[in-house]
Amino acid sequence: MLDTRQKILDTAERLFGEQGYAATSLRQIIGEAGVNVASIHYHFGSKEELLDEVVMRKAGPVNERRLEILDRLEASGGVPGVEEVLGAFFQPMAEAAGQNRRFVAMMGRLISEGMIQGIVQKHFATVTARISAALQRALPELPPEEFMLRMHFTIGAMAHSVCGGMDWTGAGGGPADLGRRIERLVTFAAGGFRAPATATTKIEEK
Amino acid sequence: MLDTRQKILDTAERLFGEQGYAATSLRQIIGEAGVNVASIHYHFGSKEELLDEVVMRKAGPVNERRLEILDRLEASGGVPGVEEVLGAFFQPMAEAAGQNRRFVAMMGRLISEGMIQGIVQKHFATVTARISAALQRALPELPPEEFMLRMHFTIGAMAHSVCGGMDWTGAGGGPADLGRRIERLVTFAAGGFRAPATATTKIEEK
DNA sequence: GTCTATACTGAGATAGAC
DNA sequence: GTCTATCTCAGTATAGAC
Repeated sequence: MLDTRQKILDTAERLFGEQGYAATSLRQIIGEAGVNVASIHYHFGSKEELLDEVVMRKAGPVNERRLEILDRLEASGGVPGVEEVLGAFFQPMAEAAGQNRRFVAMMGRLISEGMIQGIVQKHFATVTARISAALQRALPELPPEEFMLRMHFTIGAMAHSVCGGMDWTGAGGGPADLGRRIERLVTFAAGGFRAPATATTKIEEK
Repeated sequence: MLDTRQKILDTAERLFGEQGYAATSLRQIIGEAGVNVASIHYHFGSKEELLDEVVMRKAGPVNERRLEILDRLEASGGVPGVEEVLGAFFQPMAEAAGQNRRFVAMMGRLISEGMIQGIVQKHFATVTARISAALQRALPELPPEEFMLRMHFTIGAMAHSVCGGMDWTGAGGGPADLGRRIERLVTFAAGGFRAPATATTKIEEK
């Protein structure tokens, strides 16, 4: 059946999002999808290649949307602001979260698990390059090294808040407002990017 | 030998930091430590309990140092600023990173892997409560819900930047300047915490 | 009290029958 | 294309040697 592939992809997406990649066994996937053990290896080759397909099936449209928004921002003349550029990156994720929570949660989990390096380098290259360039134009005074560091912080904040992450405060926002959380992240990250770069504070003494 | 325990703990700390918790097998640990398979279960009970001991052995002093700095800040009169409170949390980590990179890298990895929830709730409760309270005093205008969200972002940024994380820009700072990266995180997070809370920007149209 | 040998279950992967 | 059987290696449990 052609359904087999789809059933595997759908089930894997759900389980990876709920439990993470490492914690989800192929046997659980095939069990809930109602297919045979070997069919995953027949259709995808390995657990990691299955992950690759699961990610790509949904990430493609999100990345296209990101480029679209960036195009529009840059076409409208002038240099897009920090919030606008960050929004071009995160807003499509928030929209995707509205339609399909599971996928966004899965992406956050996977980034946290470090299971995505290869996939990202393969398919996200265009988007990340465009976003980085636009952000640096919006923040011309920020040294490139500091810029990259802050980009790193931002991705970490996203990955951690989008998946369950550790419930630091014991109260953290419920799963319902995932899209809203991503919007708030834009505000937070923009504030972080605007912080003065040179102030390497000595905190020790008051 | 009493050495067995120590050898297991040291080897586990190193391997968990280098490869992550899930990717490190007990058989690899016992192999490199030169002890028997069952000795881990004899001394620790399970892989997860071994992790718990590895973390606690080093996190205890770091947490004490955090409370010490907080005490000093609050004793010196006046309300400590955002950078000072964040510094009280992150500076001891940076110091620990200077003495023992592996431990800090391991903590970041574990938070990212979501392997630490239980451990944190057990042993970090005092520190997290104190830090949260101090930060909210420094930011009286920030709604508690927004505050918690931003705390979440900050932890994510830390976890992601402290371990290898995903190399977003293709250049990200090398492992050598771990302590410095943590210092920069204070600046970034402080900027994020100070961002206006209400501005839920609509990014869509310009 | 410590450590060793060994066995059990379940994981991902593969070869080959149908 | 699909399924069965099987391989290797993981984490875990236990019986017993020193």
